[in-house]
Amino acid sequence: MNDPTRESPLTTPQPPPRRATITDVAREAGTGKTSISRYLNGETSVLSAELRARIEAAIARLDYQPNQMARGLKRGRNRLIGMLLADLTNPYTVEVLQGVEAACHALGLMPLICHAANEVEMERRYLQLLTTYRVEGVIVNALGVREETLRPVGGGGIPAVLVDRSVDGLVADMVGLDNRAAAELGTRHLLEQGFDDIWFVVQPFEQVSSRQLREVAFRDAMRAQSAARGHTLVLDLADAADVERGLAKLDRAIDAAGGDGDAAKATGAANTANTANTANTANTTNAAPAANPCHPTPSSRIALFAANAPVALRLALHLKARYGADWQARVALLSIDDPDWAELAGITTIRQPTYDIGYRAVEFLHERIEGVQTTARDCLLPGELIVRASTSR
Amino acid sequence: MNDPTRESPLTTPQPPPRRATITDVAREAGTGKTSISRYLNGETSVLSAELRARIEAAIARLDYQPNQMARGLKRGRNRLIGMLLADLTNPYTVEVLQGVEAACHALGLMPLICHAANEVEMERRYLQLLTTYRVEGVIVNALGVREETLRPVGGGGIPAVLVDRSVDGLVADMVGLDNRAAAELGTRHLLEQGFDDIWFVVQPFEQVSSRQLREVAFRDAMRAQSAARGHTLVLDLADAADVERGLAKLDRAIDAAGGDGDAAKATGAANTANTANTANTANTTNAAPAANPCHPTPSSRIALFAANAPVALRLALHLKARYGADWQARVALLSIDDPDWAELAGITTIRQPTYDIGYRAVEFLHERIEGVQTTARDCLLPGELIVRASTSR
DNA sequence: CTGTTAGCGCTTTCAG
DNA sequence: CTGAAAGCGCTAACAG
Repeated sequence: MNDPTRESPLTTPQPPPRRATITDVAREAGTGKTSISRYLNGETSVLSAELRARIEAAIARLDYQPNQMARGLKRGRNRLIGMLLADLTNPYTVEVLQGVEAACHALGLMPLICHAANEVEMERRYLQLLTTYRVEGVIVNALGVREETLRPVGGGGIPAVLVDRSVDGLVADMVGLDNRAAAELGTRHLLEQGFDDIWFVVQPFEQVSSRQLREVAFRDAMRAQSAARGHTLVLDLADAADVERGLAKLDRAIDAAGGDGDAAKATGAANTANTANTANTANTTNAAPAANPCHPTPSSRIALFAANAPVALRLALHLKARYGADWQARVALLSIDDPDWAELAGITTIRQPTYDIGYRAVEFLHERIEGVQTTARDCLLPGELIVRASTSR
Repeated sequence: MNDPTRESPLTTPQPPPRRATITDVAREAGTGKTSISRYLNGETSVLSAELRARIEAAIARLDYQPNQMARGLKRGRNRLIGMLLADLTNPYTVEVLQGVEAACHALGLMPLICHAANEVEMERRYLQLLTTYRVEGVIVNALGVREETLRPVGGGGIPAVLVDRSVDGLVADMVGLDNRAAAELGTRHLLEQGFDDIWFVVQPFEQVSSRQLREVAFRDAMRAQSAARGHTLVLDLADAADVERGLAKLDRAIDAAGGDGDAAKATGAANTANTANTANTANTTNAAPAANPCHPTPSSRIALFAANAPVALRLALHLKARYGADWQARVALLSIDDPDWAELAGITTIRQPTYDIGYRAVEFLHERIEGVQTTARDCLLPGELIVRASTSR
């Protein structure tokens, strides 16, 4: 059932054909390898028109294509760069990739894309593998690298530029969102819209600098507006039980904030949903409003600020399950990252200049590969607030 | 503004350090290169324990890592395979990629991922580039390849396996969704739910076999149920004007199908939305119900069947814009592909076994690389219907 | 302008 | 068991 393999008509077997080599071409053109090499490398001015023509013909006749590996071996550079991705599942990553590809294309580089799938161990292995292929540099959307194989600016190892996140103790070029400004932008927007009870929801900080920066900036921005209350909720999306617990906490806050009187119905829904999952359900049950001194005025307006798209999606799914299709009437949601479904769901977002981030990263790396010796650079690009229904009425 | 580049403290310049070579290791271990090579290749039984120990030590001391390029050059195989992707923006692609990566990992292959971004020209270039790097095989999620560089089973060129779509006149292994079964599954579901006016919406067929297969299967399935009417709408997502036109057509059908009496309001909304765009607006204006003989009974129940996720998203966005948040009360929507937002939007889907598709593709390719000579295989995996609110009530 | 000669880092006969 | 030598396909001096 997992392998409905069918057969279709056969063709005659045939050994893998040997590709023509530079020697073949030389023979075919009645000349030496050197001339071929020169032709290949565009030292065109140094070749008689006649010879050039013969070479051209020979190449065409043999359908010759120079072997990059061999060239790389000799030259010491193979035009390969590594692109280490933490999570391809995050639309952010794919978008950055587009920029990376465009830049590589423009600079004659070939990106070797590696997907660590959020596993530090994979990341380590891939980094290892990349050096084994002698990539000339790496762009790292790091998970938890503390690698010696990477080259701090001016140090040994292989040139690296960081994307989105910096790595503790690794002095390297880095390009990403201006997290502080972005978080401020979002917070201010929420405040301006009159929300006075804001929850910043973020994945475990771990080594991920951007998460930390966003959270700190959020807290700072909240402090400015003393009338409003700010909270931080850490949600480990990889841990169902933890998510459960966190969402329950959120539910309590939302219920406490009050709103239209159908709290009873909502609570009922939550119970059905939760019982199916973990033992933590107990926590969730007492979702009655105002039971907690932390959430005083039943009239406060509550908003959720997701640190990135994966978090936002998780939140939206939960809210919809708990409060129904009309959940946005109950809670506001704003997210950093602007996934394609944000428009459909009508969620306010802060869009990152993803393409530019990727493009810039490659440019930096290219410079380093070419030997640029400047001090480490940080390129912080601004995010753009896209207001949608979820935070405005 | 596009380059807020900042500087940070400097470290002492330093030339890119030479990596240790096999010769270095040999010297360090006081032996010949041959033994090192043997050690590297696990011909462990042929080495005295003593020598092996010395080699181990030397390798560790020098932090030696064999150069894959050089090995590849000598051996004639570099463990690289190409992965040619039509559109990374499509979640389907990313999911397939996960399977590919897992399989590569398991088989000791390294995937070179290339993104053609829906441009046939890019595809051609990348294919060229891949052969230049002497990849041992390619997995192709084709756009419009008619390449001679690819090896038809039993022919010359480089071994290839197709994913999702077959290529005209290229006899090769292929793995993908069982499109016929999937389209039938969807159509039958819609029919069972009582929809009797079904629109299959698909991107231009071009070379993409899966689109064709799905559409044909849809028509066949509709024919079985003579009471219902089936239509096919081709929507070129890359062409705004074409999309406009297609959606207008859809709007007319939907309005004709009738439903709750707020057609006036809906039409108004459509006009506002459209005028901003193209000259084609004229078509859209006369959205009055029953103006068209094709859509007779105002009481018919209409459903949209999207051929894939990108189409579904486009449709959903439009419907929401035109009929408001409650659009699902007006039209049913079902889609092949199960993107993450489907759950949030409550859209019924047919989920493809993407991971398995990717995994299987690599397995096929690996077999070909290892010289398997069987006739071309088709591996058609079944889709799974996931019923959500959009088609049930 | 053009060809000869060494290797790049590694594997692989083929003799010790 | 171990090592010397000959290349893999290509580039880069270094002569002609």
